[in-house]
Amino acid sequence: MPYPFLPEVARPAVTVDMLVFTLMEGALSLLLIERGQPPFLGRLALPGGFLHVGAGGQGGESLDDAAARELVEETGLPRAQVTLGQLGAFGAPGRDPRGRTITIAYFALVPPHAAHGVRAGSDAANARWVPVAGLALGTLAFDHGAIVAAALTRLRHDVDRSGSALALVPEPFTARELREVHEAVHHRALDAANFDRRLRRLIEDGYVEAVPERRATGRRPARLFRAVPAELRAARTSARSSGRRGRSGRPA
Amino acid sequence: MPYPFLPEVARPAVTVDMLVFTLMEGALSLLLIERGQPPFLGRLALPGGFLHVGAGGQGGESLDDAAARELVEETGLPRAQVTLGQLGAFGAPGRDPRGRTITIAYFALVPPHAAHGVRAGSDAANARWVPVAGLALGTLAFDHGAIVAAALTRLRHDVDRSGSALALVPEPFTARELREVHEAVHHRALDAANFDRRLRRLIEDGYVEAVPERRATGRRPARLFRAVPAELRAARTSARSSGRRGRSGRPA
DNA sequence: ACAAAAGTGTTCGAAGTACACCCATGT
DNA sequence: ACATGGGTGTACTTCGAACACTTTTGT
Repeated sequence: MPYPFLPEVARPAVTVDMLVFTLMEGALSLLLIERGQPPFLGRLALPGGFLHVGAGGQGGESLDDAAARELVEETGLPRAQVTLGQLGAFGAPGRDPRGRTITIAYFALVPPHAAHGVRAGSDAANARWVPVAGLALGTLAFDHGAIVAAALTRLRHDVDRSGSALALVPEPFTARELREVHEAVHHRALDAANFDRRLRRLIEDGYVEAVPERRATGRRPARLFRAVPAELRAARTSARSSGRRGRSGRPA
Repeated sequence: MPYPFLPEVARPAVTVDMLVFTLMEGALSLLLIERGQPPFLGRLALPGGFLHVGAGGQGGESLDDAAARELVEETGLPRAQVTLGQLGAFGAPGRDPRGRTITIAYFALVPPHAAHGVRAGSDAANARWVPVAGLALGTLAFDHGAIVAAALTRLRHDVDRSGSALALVPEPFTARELREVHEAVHHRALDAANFDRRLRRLIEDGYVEAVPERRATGRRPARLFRAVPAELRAARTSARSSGRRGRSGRPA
């Protein structure tokens, strides 16, 4: 080997923990498992597992791949249906009484139609969806309460600024359904008329497109929409993102 | 020990890398070191080091503490003068040819008057400030180019949304100085008049307060301002954050 | 006096919020 | 026919951008 070896210092165990969010009956919900062994026996915890490190210090999986693998192991959901993102690293000494661990937390946004397909994974026999409203964060195992709190802050931000809400709706969706995602995440009602205008802006900006069909939903059928994949978005953005900002003309 | 031990799986080495930003002569600059050993001998790299893990798998330092320690070791700057925040974890296999490592990246914002006080640390004999404009990210060691790119995106966002710009100005500052921070981070000129209005809003919102003195700066002396510490902010926020949003009244 | 920088005012458009109201459809 | 939810319009507000303008100082 042409390089010096890495120094022989003590290493922490590294895990990946998953914050799997979905909407269950209109409520923002999180996938939690009930621990079957100590420590924190019987408490709710985030699903997760150890990062796979290749033998001999090489190879293994990336952090993103580890998160995707955990997702599949814990839920059986295909990666393509789920939006993944890194939340951050948590590594205070004492967070795991068994020894020094640091965890990389990932959030996963699961559209509701896919959420019903979760099957309990091998090491998550007691996985269940828990509504985050009324979840007592202090009762979670390890430091998972703090991690969930950070994830909720981030999720609320992302749903507003980026199009994360689109990862939590079924695939054609009505304006009402998308609005209900925002309402669930922020836990407050939004004005339907104003939200429709926001949706129109998403269409102008190329994040969403209308599909011609309508869906019969009780009374008047609702228009249907579909998220535009990021790959296609670049090609269509020209109309609005250029030549719209700035002043158009000013009288003397 | 009442608990089962942690499983005996291979562990990656865990490091903390620092993105130390400041303004040098009006240009957003990053503290980089020139590597003195292979791999990447002679290339520029982020300062950083191994996370300290206590003996016997317990104790040691938190991630935040590790970042603060690295900051002091590499720069000699007191923690109190520097704003620290976690950027995220990077851990692709192959990022370090010596073996599997993951790094937790932290950014540190150093006000310019403190930046001149950096002294080269023991293992960073070749530390230097490098302007980020014109920095060839591809030439950095390891995956540090990607980390810097992520940090710049984050920094630009934080300077706009949160008050991160205040961490990059000297301690009383003029409107011009704060504007120059924004201009350096975004690398484009901003309208002074509009920026002054933004500063007025920061004052109303309690993030900044005026100090009575003025500073002679060539021509007309400029007003001076000071950032309000977060602890004091809560007590004064009432005026604007309540009772200002929402409509005030509407004719029939 | 004059240049340079500090600082104010004005206008336009984008977008958030609150609410009135029309429209289309299944029962 | 009519209740229900889909969808549009309107008024008020905040905020960013562009830029003309006045004020204050050192030389």
